[in-house]
Amino acid sequence: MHENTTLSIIEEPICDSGKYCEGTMAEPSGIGSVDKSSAGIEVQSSSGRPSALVSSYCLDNHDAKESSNSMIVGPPNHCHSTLVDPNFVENYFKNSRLHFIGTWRNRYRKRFSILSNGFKYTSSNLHGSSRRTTVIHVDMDCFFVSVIIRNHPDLRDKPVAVCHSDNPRGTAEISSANYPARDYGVRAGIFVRDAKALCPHLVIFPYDFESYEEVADQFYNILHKHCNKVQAVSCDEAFLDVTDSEVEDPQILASVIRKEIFETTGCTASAGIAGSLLMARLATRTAKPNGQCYIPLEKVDDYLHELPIKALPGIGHVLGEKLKKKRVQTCGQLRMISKESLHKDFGVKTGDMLWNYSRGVDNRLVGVIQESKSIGAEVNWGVRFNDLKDSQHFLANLCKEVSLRLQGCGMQGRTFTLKVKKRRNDAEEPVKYLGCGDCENLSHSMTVPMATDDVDVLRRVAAQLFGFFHIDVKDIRGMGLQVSKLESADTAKQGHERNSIRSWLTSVSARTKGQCKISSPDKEHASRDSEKQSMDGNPDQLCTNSIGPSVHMGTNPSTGEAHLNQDSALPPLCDLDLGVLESLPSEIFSEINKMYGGKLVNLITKNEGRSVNFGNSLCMTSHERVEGVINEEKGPFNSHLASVNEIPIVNELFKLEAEKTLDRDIGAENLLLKSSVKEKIGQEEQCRVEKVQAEPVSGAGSSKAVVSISVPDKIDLMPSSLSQVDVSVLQQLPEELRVDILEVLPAHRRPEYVSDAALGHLPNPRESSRMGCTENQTGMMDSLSSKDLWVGNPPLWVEKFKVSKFRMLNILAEMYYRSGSTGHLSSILQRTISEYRISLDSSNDGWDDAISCLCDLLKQYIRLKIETDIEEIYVCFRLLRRFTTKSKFFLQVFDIIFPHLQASVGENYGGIFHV
DNA sequence: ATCCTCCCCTAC
DNA sequence: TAAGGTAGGGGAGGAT
Ligand SMILES: Nc1ccn([C@H]2C[C@H](O)[C@@H](COP(=O)(O)OP(=O)(O)OP(=O)(O)O)O2)c(=O)n1
Ligand SMILES: [Mg+2]
Ligand SMILES: [Mg+2]
Repeated sequence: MHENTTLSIIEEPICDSGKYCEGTMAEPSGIGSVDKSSAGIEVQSSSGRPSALVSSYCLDNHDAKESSNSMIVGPPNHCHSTLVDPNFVENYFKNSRLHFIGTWRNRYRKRFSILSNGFKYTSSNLHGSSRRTTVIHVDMDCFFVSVIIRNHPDLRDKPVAVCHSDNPRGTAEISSANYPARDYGVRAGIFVRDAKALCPHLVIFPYDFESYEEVADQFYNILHKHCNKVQAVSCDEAFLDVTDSEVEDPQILASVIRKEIFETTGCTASAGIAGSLLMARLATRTAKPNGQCYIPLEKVDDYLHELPIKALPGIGHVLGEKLKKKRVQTCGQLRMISKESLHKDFGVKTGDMLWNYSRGVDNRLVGVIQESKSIGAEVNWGVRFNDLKDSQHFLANLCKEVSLRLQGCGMQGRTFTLKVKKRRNDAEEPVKYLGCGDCENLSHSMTVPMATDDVDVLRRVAAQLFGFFHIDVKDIRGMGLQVSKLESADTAKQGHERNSIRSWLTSVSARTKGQCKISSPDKEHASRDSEKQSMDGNPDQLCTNSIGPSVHMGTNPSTGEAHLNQDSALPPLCDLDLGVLESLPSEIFSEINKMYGGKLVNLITKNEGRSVNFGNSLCMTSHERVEGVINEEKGPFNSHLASVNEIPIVNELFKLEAEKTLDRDIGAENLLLKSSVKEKIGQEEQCRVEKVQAEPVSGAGSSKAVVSISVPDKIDLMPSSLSQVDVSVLQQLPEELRVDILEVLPAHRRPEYVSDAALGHLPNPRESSRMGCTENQTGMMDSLSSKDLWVGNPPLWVEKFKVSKFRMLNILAEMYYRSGSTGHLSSILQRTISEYRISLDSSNDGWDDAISCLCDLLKQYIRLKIETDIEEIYVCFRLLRRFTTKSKFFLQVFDIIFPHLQASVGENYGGIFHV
């Protein structure tokens, strides 16, 4: 296999079957003298040894001189475990090679993010171009070893490996072995003692992570220089899409790149060239070490036929064994199995992957690194606890680590997963020193409503999750914390500023800011059609999808069919944004519809369930909007427009409220939200509800009249600040109502921005009576601060804003709006709002009634949702807390959840407990 | 059909 | 002594 040392440019692609390799390039000065022919033979001959992985040496745990003593004292000595080092987590990660290669990707992201400008996915095939893609895969040879023996030319032909320990009886793992060492059977992952047994002269070097990082940077600098479509795989490995390269012959390009890598880094690399990621990677395997290999399309079948399936990327030990049991060892044999059968045995995706790969089919495209979907840290070595304190300490440090990583990536997350490795009942002390041995892997996860990267939050959540396990800490052999449902911290902040109730209440001095943001040029560009999108609070979808037939960078080999026919040039149906479609001018719509063979009409009518007027694009009301955008990536751009739509509603409500005081004859029906707010938004799509302060409320005869429809220039859509609205209207309110509002707004809690001067300060005669400020009556309440209600620190406004009824209505309205006018929460809110308004209308104090009504509804709702939708319940509770005192609130909460605490002590206990 | 949770598998 | 991490894909099974 490896008789490929000649380094001349030979363009002969593949020899006959069995020997496809080629080290075909101009000799990179100096090297190339590695004797590979003997290597190949050696590999064969040494493979008959007993497996090095199955250790039969039993003395190993007590080989140290003092071991007999330590054995008496307790468990085998753990002088490097978590029990000993209070900074274990930190120190551990400093020395872990797997941590190094595992976190490299994120470092690369930071360092090279600028370079990936412009290119997201490879574009070949997308425009019907019949040009075949060409992919080069480059991988450094025995990377860690190469880097270190650059300065030891004498060792180049000697067996060398990188490992923490040189102890011939140790269980440290080999990280990388050079090719002479591999001839002895030394591989990455085996214990040193086994490596030494296989090859007593094996030279061991310690790690030098800094140098690996340096060389990796040089490596990628070179790749980026020669190709603008680089897909990073790892610190020593990448794919290049060279379909459109200036260099005609990809083999020449590969050799140029390899030469430059060698000259720059002093380390050799190998390359595979083929028509797909799969074949290029396989070619690299053949080419190694220090060679390159081209597999043209017509040789793919032959190449694969005899190839052991274990060599396919994606087939590891488990799949390999499963297939072996079915007497499938080669790709040729794998091809004999029907797709249906593969689906049945391995699932659809995995089955497709097997089917495709065995035929050399791989339609993944070269693409940039994706945005990360999760961030986490785990430790499964050296983890030993004696008591709860130990584990808590460790967990706290783990949280710190994860928090720092989140912050390092500028990310925040909502879902937290705690993983625990639990020693199996029958498992003794692991063979590997301080290893985790044979473990059960357990995990619990929890989703909180607000994305966070805050250590304290993480610690609280993690502590909660830890409680779910009910595990004896002495059995714990490893722990990990993972965070998913990530949002960019910037976006999260923006969301905080513009999107949430919270922001809405805190956005005080946003007058100038608000207008600037809206008038940003890209928004103007997005124009009318995007405005509807903004109702979803997700205008970004428009951008994402309108880029064109964006194909997500494939890590999914099983989507193997597309890309060749015409459909492939179009985004899949499910990725289409219905909102956009419906907003299109009818001619364009029908044009696109034709491209999709008429399926669009079905799609839309199905989702809409109502007649749709494609012609004027004004057909969607907000509650009918379809959540039909499958691509729900948040992206950094969304939320700009979200608040545009909140504001009119708020104003609307506000006006209704104001009117009510002017015109007591307005019936309850008229005060319901449904007709006015939603329909207006739907029908008058590009029009807007004008800022309330621009419209003298006193001039309003009816709610219709208050709302002036203006030209659809959205630039000044946004009222500059809600507080302004409040104040200006408040000032025009009848004294009676203003007193009523201010009464429930204790002076010290009044929003700072509502200055007494502006409102004309009114004394607060019955400050505590209505809101019932009789807290702290039970000891239980004392132990719970308002902070406990929040996953993070309570937002400022919790402290400074004591809600008024009037505010409450606005909040309810916003909630209602947010709930999308569908589902149970929405109907609860709607009823609450209307009943509250009715009760106000009948001009007695309907407050308590409204509250108890809401509580009843909440109880029903919670019973309905408690198993599944903790977040919505969380929202309900927060809502509830807005307009009751602390003590009443807790009583209600207990009342609501106690039946559930008793009834379901199962998995969801944690969820509701957290709420 | 689609989502979610709790896993397992894979690659470097 | 040694530093068995990280992250994505995906499947099973349950809920909706
Ligand atoms: N089980 C493993 C696998 C890899 N690595 C590290 C050391 C390797 O040098 C580096 C790159 O991994 P490769 O799979 O590319 O292996 P090498 O580069 O060492 O050898 P090859 O020539 O086969 O690419 O990752 C490791 O520490 N442990
Ligand atoms: Mg390598
Ligand atoms: Mg590699």
